[in-house]
Amino acid sequence: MTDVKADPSRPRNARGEGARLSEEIVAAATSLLQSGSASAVTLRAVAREAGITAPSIYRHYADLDAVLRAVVDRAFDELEATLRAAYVGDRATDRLRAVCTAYLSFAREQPNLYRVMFGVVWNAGDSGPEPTSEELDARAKLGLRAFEVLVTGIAECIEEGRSTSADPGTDAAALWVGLHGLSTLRQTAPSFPWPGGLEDSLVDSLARLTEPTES
Amino acid sequence: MTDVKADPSRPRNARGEGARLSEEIVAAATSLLQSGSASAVTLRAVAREAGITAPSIYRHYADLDAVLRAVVDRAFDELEATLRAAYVGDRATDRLRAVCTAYLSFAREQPNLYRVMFGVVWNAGDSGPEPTSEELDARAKLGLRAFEVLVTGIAECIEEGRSTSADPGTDAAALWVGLHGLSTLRQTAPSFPWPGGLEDSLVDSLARLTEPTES
DNA sequence: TGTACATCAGTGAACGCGCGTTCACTGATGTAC
DNA sequence: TGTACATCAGTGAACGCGCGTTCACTGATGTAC
Repeated sequence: MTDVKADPSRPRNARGEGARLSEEIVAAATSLLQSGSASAVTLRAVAREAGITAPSIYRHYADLDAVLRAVVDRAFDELEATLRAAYVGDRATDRLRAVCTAYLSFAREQPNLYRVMFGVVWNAGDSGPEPTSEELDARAKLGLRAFEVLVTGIAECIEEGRSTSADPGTDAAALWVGLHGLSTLRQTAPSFPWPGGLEDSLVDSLARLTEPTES
Repeated sequence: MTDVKADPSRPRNARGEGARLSEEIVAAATSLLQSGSASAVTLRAVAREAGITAPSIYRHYADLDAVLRAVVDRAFDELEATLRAAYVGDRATDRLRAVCTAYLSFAREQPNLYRVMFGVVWNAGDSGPEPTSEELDARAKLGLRAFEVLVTGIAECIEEGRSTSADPGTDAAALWVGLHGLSTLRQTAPSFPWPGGLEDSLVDSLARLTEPTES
């Protein structure tokens, strides 16, 4: 490869629609993340994937880190939407279990994206000069919104008398920890002899459900 | 920096002791991992840290990936030794809780090292041509040896009538998942309002302990 | 005991590569008159 | 309705950098005779 060339067939965006490329850049980065590892996501690779030249990215993002932040923000929105969409069922336990299954599926189907979402310290930026408190709040809020679905799920199980939890907040945190741990550890150690039923067992324990899975 | 220079004060190893540098290289890479992020660990950076020139590494390891594998292998040995050393106490529940605390401390005190240990898929090499089945077995065994401590811990709690677990293997896996999830999620989201007592709550739930923490 | 030689541990210069980033530019499109 | 001009979206060439990796080498140390 001599140098980065733009895709000649790509039409330039019209005057007011330059912002469209912003989304194409995020989509390209997300796509790279879905089909390769995080280290494959370079500024030039994103540009290649989007069919533009590398400097074009600077019109839309300050640097690669800003692109990745946009990718993660978007992914958290998607995760939250996925969890909310899965929160259906007559019984509260069914709804909670469906949410947990949806969480695990999200992580399993997009392992590298999931890794990046949780692979950086949300608080203090690893690179970059200093995170403003606004950035901190934004990132923390994204995680919290998805987390709230679990809190609601457990609270409704308690209401229906299906959970012995005395503290939905603490147990939802424990459940989140369990789902996150299972997602990442399964990806890291696929050859581990994972016991069947671990997923149900984990959810039932952590949400303190009293109803058996099949009833 | 013009180019990589060796530390002139470093004495060369004597004839039969060339293998000593192998360990110094692993130690240097581990040290970098303890004080910086994984991306800071390059072949040249390891050489600088060890006070040698970059090509010297090739006398001992095929490439950076081989160095990192040695780092991870060593870290798993250390983790297992740490867990076994922590397995003390009169009551089985005390021993199990001590092991869990030791696990969490290990991860918290060396977050980047822990990340690398669990940050790669153990099974199929991300990079590299093909992992031999021997390599697969070696890596899987390392994880399993540490895992066995948890299995023993739960089994002994059952023996003493302090756990209602009917399947130590499954529940030990769940416990491992919980410890791993708590370790990584806490590191990722330090600003999350982590409930007090989450650690005890998690261990008690997953190991199905019947005895309260304070008694 | 001395000496030639092989081996061993590590050096230093050099290479090509992909990277992030800069800079001046091009050419299409909307707008003012 | 036409035309000059400003703006906007994106290009292409170029830069310096740290990287992994190669190669021929150096100089100390052990060994054979």
